[in-house]
Amino acid sequence: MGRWEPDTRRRLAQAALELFIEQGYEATTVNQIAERAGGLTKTTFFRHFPDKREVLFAAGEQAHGRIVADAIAAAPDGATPLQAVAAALDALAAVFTEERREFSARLRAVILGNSELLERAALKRAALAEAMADALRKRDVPDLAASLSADLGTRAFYTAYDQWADTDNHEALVDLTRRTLDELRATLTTLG
Amino acid sequence: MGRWEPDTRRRLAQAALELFIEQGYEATTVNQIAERAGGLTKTTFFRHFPDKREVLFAAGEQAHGRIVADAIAAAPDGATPLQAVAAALDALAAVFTEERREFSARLRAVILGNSELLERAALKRAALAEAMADALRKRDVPDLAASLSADLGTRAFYTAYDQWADTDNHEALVDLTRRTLDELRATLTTLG
DNA sequence: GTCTATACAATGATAGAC
DNA sequence: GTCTATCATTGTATAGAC
Repeated sequence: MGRWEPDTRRRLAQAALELFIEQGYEATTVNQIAERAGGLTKTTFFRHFPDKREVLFAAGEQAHGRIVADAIAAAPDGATPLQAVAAALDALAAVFTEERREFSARLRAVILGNSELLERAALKRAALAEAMADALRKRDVPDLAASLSADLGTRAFYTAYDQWADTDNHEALVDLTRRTLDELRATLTTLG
Repeated sequence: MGRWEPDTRRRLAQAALELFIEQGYEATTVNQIAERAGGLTKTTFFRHFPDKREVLFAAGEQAHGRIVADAIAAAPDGATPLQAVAAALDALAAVFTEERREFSARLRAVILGNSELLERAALKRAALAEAMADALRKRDVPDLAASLSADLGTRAFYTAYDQWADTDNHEALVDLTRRTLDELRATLTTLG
């Protein structure tokens, strides 16, 4: 892995987001992205990203699955499933600092405007839930309880994320996710 | 809508599934599908299906979102959110009769073997949950409770569906979904 | 008015050179 | 690691056939 690979990757991701905002996702070709990233070609683009969509999701994003899995594994032995999930959401939300909010908002707007991107987003979301459920099962949480806790945590995270990225309040994502998770937990008893 | 349209559509869907099983999804071209469906060309294929993936999901499938939305709207006034969801799952599961089990199993195997198809499946699943949540909100169920009930119902349905399509027991899907939903409800109190 | 053929653009794979 | 070049396939647009 050469010294400049990360920079090329970053330039490609930035050029892509710019062009998607200016022209729309579909109207932008991979060649245009590569060109704007510094006279590159689509060959180079596809060396860094497996497909055109992934440039948006891999952008600032580490392996979110790893983050939640590690946090759940590191939760104290006596922690309940939802306490382990809460630790996972704390770790994940910590990635999205205030300085990334503007970027996240723009990214989200692009994704919401294109059905192909919504599809990829749905898969990422399912993968996040699956990572949480797997980590919980490794703590000997029964199958259904693990899946359900993971669904709850995923719902809490994205509900909070949408508010965080969409509004002008500056509340930290960590606080939003915690409050949302608490609200969801309270809601559990009202479902009948 | 011409008299023969449904038959062309059905032949295309059947040819597609056959070829995907024989050769794999990626190794099969749209032209091959059209050819096997009776000397057609890809133009005709794309008249019936918006893209190559959709031929698998639109196949036997009506609008599942409509089914669950109607069932939830038709639930009695006093029904709790989870009772309304239970009615939705009954209606949806009724579509999958025993004679469709073999077909569903083959379909599922093809989908599990390809990441593009998994992506589409994730979107369909999210759309189903969203349809349930929307229908619940129209019954004045609060936002978070509606989303959560829908997540629970979706989890119940797919957990049951996977068992139904994957095993040799002949239990009806309706019974499997009901039992799974009950188990999930019982699990709620164990999450901490 | 439904269906089909031809032409075309863009994604993504592959092979070879620097 | 990047570039050129070529290729197959998906998916669209347009115009025509039954």
